[in-house]
Amino acid sequence: MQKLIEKLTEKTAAAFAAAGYDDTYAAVTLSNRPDLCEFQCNGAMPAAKQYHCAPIAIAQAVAEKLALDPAFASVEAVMPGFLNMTVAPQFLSEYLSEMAKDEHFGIANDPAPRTIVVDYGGPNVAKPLHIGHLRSAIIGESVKRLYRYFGNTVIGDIHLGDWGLQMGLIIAEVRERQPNLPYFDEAFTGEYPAEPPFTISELEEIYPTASAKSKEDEAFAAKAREATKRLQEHARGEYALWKHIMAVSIADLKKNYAKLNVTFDAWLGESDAQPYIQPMLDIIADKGLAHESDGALVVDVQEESDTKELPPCILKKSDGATLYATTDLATILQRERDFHPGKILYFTDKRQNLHFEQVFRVARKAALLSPEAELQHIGFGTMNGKDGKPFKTRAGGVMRLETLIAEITDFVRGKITENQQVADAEVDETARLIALAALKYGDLSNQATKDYVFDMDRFAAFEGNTGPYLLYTIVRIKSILARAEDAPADTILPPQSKDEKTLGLTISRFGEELYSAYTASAPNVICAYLYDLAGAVNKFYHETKILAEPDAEKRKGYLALIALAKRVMETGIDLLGFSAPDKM
RNA sequence: GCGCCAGUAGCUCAGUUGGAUAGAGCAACUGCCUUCUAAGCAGUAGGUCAGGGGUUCGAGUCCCUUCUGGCGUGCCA
Repeated sequence: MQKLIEKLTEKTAAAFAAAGYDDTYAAVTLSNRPDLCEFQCNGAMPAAKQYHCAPIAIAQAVAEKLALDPAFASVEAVMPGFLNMTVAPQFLSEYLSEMAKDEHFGIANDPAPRTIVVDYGGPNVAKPLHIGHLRSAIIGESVKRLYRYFGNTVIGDIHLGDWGLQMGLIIAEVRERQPNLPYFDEAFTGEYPAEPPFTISELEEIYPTASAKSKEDEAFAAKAREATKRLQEHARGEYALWKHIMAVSIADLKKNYAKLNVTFDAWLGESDAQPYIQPMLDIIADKGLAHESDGALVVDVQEESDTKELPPCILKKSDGATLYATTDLATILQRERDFHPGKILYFTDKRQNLHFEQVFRVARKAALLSPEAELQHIGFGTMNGKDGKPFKTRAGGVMRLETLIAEITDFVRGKITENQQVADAEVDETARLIALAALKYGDLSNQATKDYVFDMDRFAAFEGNTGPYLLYTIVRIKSILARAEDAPADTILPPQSKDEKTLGLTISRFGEELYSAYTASAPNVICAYLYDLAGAVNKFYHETKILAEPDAEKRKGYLALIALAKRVMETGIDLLGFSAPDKM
C-alpha cells in the first residue's frame, strides 16, 4: 500500500506533467503551516528557475489541474509559489479504512530484506549492569525490532565481554580466598563440583576487589596474568571455573535484561570469537595486509581521501597478546561463517568511532565478509548528570541498573495508589510497565548520537512528552472500547470535525514515519510521531463525546477510529520496547 | 597540533531535500472535572537559532571564519 504522501505526490506529478512541467518538482510534504493547509508542494519555486518564469504561474497551472481530482478538497496557489492542499474527507476515509484492514497497516516490507546482526548490550561477565549499559540495550533493542518489522531476519547478539584479563583477575582472587578448591589442584582428575563456588553477589564483589588489588600488588597481578594465560590454553581447572563464572553471570544478566524487556537471540561473546582469531590473521597474512611496526602487528588503514591521519589497526601487541580490534575482527569472520549477514549493526558509545572505523576498514581490505555487506556503527552520546559531566551517583560511583529501575518503579507505584484505578494485585505489574515506559521513552526520544542529560527527576515525573503520557492515552482508549456496547464500524468514516480529521491525518502518517525511523535507525522519530498522535487522540477525546453520541453510525465510526489509533500506538510502543497496561 | 561532534526559550530537547509566522515538554501564570480516567485539554509569557561574513527570490538548515564545550588522536575496552 502506498503512503498517503506518495499518493498525493503521484497526483501532483501528473498535474505538473499535464501543465507541461517536469514532474520531478512535484514532491508533496506535510504542511508546515497547519493553519493554512494540510499538505504543500514547493516545487513551483525551483521549477521557475528552470523555466524562467514566475513561480506563481506554475503553481496556478498545477492547481487548476489538481482541482479536478476528487482526492483534494482544495488546492490553492499562493505567493510566491506555494501549493497549499487539503484532502477530501472521503479520500482520507478510504485510505484509513484500507490501513485498518491490514494487520501491517499496509506498510510494505523492505523490498530487499537481509540478514542483520545487531550487536548491542555488550555487558561484561561478572560485573553488574549499570546505567552505562542502558543506552546500548534500549536503542539496540528498538532498532532490532524495527528491522524485524520491515521483514529482515534479525539476530540480536549480546556480545559479552567474557574473555581476557578480567577473567584471570577473578580466577586469581577466587584462588586467594579458596585455595583448596579442586580447580586449583593440578593433581585433581575427578569431576568438578556442579555447584559454583560463589553467588552472583560474591562474584560482583570479587572483580572490583581483584582489579584494585592488581594495581597495587604486582605479585597478584602476575598471578592474574598467569590465570588468564591458563584459561586461554583451556587449562582444565581454570576453564571449569570460568564455566561457573559464565553460568552464574549469564543467569543474572538474563534476569536483568528481562526487566528491561530486552531479549537476545544469540548469547555469544569474545570467548566464542577466539577460535576465529588465527583464521582471521591467516587471511590477513595471505593478502599481505599486515606488517610489523614497533614490535606490534598492524594493518594500515589510511586512505587517500582521508582528511585526518588514521593510526594503523593493531592486531597483536608487541608482547604477542591480542586486543579489542583483534576480537572484533574475529567476530566479524565468525558472523560471516555462521550467518552470512547483509549487515552488521553495532551500538556502543560514540567514543569508539575511531576503533570501528579501523576495524571496518581492515574487514573490508581483508574481505572478511561479502563486499555488499554493510558495516555500521551507531555511536550514542555520553550520559551526563545534571551538571553536564558524566553521570555519577551521590557517592561518586556508577548507578546500578537495578537500582535505577527500582527507584523509578517505587515512584510510579506511589503515583498509582494516589488515585487507584487498578486492583491491588495488579499494582506491581502496572508500576513495572509504566516505569519501563518512562525510562525507555526518556532515552529513546533523544537523538541517539547526542550526549544526553540523565535526570532522575525528569524520568520520574511524567507529565507532557513522556512514555507514561503515551500509555495514558492508550489506556483511555481501552477504557472507552471496554465500555462500548456496540462494535466498531468496519470502515473509517469520512471525518466531520477538525479534530477528527487531524486525528485521521496523523494516523495516516504512520507508515512514512516508521519508514523514516527505519532507514535512519532512529527510534526518536517514532517517539516524536507517537507523541503527535497521542496529542491528536487526546484532543479528539476532549472535544468529542464518543459513547454519548446519539447517532449509532457515527458512534461506531468513532469507535473504529480510536481503535485504529490504539493499534497504531501499541505497535509503535512495541517497536520502542515497552507496552501498555489496561488501566493505570 | 590535527580530527570528529555539538552550541536553538530559564531548563531538557524537536526542527525533513534550503520555504511562509523557529516548535514541543518542564518550570511560571490563567481557565476547564455532577459528563467516556484532569498522568488530560485550552490559553498567556518566554528567542540576536554562540558571534561575524558569504551564497539566493528565500538560511536554524549550505559555504568560509572566529569563539565556547565535549570526545578522539598506536600497543585499555
